[in-house]
Amino acid sequence: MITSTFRGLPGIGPSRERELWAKGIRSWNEVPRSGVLLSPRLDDGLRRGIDELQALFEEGDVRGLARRISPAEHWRLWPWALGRTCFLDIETDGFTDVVTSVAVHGEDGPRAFVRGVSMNGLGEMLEGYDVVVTFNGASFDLPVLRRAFPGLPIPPVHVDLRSVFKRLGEQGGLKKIEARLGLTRPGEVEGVDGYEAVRLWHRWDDDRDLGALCTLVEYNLYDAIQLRPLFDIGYNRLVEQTGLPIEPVRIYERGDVLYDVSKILGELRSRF
DNA sequence: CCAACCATGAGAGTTGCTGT
DNA sequence: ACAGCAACTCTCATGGTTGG
Repeated sequence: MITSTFRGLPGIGPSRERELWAKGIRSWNEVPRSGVLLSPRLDDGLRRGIDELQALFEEGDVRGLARRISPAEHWRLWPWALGRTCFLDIETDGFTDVVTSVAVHGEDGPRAFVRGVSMNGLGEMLEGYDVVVTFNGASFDLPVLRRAFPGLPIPPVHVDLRSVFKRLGEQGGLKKIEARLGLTRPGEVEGVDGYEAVRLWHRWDDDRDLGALCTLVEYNLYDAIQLRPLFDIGYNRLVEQTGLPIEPVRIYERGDVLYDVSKILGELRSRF
């Protein structure tokens, strides 16, 4: 949790942070107001720093807190910022910046935004979040979205699960990592990948193949939905690896959204 | 108080990898 | 094909500790 974070305060790196935890200081409010902890100078910067962090925390200022924490540690905002966090994945037509489908999964369930069908409302939905979680979004999804939709209110705090899992020693793409973690997908979208998504889009765009469009959207939705349990698992493992003195989170189960997905696909079909 | 040494942090440049 | 970033490595600066 974010309140156990001391790394990034003046003079505090990974090892001094661990030192604080080892001394029994597990969160900001456990820092004694007086007495020598690390050294007079470091303690001074530490006490000043946590006063500011604590104030932002109490205001629920996710953005302000993120600005004060190194981006590599933004994962620690989980699960405190759960209600302010969305999971996002996009599909494109291949090698250009044409975005064919965007799936966003947030507190109110998943939604799909389809090119030429239902792209309106993406900005309004994203505006409701402070944190966006992706897989490789730093290199792909977010830059493409920025170019395709200038001015789109993409949440300012970004957690890229690709780097989370790389840090945990898990190489490979999203599908490979899902398989290793035992996360499965329903049969109709199993085996679909980004390249297949390109072909599905053309079957719809060129031949009005509605089944292909539905498969594409369903695939896109599951990409976004799976990011949630993936983040839970990655978070728990990072907590363990870094020795953060906090409890693991419960792994999200997608049972609750199965109905949402079939409802979205039903609405999509009913438009044609 | 000082000098020497050590651990840590910060910055710069390089490499490897994944998305559709 | 290629953007973009973290990890890695290297170097330099900072600050703490130790022993006198």
